[in-house]
Amino acid sequence: MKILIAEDDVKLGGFLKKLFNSRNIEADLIDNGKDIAYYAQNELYDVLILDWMLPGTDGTAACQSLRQSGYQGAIIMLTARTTLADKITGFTCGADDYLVKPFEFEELYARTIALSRRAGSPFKHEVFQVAGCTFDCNSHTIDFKGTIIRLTAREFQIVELLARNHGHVLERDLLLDRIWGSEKDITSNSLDAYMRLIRKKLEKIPGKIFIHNVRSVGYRWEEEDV
Amino acid sequence: MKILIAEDDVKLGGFLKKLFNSRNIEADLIDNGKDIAYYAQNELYDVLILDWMLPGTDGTAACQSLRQSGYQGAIIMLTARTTLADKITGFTCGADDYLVKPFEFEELYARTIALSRRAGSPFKHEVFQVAGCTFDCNSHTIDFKGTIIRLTAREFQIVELLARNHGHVLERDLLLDRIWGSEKDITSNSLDAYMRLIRKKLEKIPGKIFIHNVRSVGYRWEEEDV
DNA sequence: CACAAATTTCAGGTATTTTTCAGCATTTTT
DNA sequence: AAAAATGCTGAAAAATACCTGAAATTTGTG
Repeated sequence: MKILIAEDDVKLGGFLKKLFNSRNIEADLIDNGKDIAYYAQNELYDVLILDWMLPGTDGTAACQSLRQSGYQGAIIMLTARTTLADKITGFTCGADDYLVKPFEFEELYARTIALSRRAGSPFKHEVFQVAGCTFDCNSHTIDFKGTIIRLTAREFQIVELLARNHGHVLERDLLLDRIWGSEKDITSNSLDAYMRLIRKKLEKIPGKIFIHNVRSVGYRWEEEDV
Repeated sequence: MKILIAEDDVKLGGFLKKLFNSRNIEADLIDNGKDIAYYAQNELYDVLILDWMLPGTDGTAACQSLRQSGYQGAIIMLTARTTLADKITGFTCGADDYLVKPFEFEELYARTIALSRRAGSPFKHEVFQVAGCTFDCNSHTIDFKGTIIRLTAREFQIVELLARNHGHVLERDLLLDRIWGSEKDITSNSLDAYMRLIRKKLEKIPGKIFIHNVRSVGYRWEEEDV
């Protein structure tokens, strides 16, 4: 996991960086507002921690312009401002969370973790569970009671999306769009082909069916006995 | 958007519900912890707002058990506890945000919005209820007290139109037009054929008749004992 | 560059859903 | 009472969506 800290108080910044590092979180530190966009676009951060007041461009302005340019990562706003109006401003400029100084590091850490979990960043080294299956996003494997299934990148992408929304039908178009993106023009049949590949691998787990089709709608992940 | 508020202070709960409603957010209100799981599993909420201290099961325990059972919706924890240890506990039991009482509604509202935006799952949870039936527009199923009826796309289209206008007779022409559109030229008998198919499936629910015909006018959805 | 693996397309098959058809039952009109 | 209109029914035909195996293409790697 990697974060960006934009804080002009060098002492506080260094202190935060050190503490995050000690918890195995990489942290880049910058001391002004104008570099935020550059960093955010070139590195994939799980969370941006922005101080409200920064030389160059302040945190709120940076946050707003990032959002306008389509940035979707998680953002926590850090500030001494306590009034309600300020908090509202913080949220409306696109922040996901707002923490008032002085704060304790543990709370910032807890909020950072909570947010990165929720925001689902592309580099999330994570393991999650759905019903009896353990999904490892690093190794692209599913573990069902000791039976390990190795999936390719694409296969895992599809399975992950389905499993994270288990119990709900995901429409064909939604899947196509989420997996391949809107610009790339892919045959709808590719999805069928992948379902075939995935189902075949899942047969390694006998007596269970995971992928269900709802005709003319889409697919749903659900562990069901055959 | 729909939320669930679990708050045993009836006055505060009612107050919050009213305020959320005034911003076009539907809110269900419960005053104890043991019903949370039931509600959360049967209705699809965008955000759960849980008080820490609740009769039955408290908020943290409810939160934890929800997460363990795979619940993925957004959760905000509400509490008077201000110590760091309490906050950490709040986050580690699976909450996405933690707000200390007393708070201002605007901040809760801002955090609710920010969180629902972030948590926003890809599926649209289109579920509605008429009389005893729960209609799931994604999976094309009707749930009557645990009895599940699977309908095809066309069948569901017809049933949905009738059920959403339950108690009113929908004219043949209106149904034909709304289901098949004006351009497609379909035999009026197709509607009869579908009524047959739908009624046959609805027989799975014994002792009830849902679809009534009004001769020379149209059809009406109404739950009636046989 | 060659090789293997992963991704995507293709062409056909199968299953389900949608629609039509032809006949029967019931109600309304003549 | 006969004829006409309306709705119900079961089965068959048509259309659609999905599944499948193999081939073609792309990507990654030494």
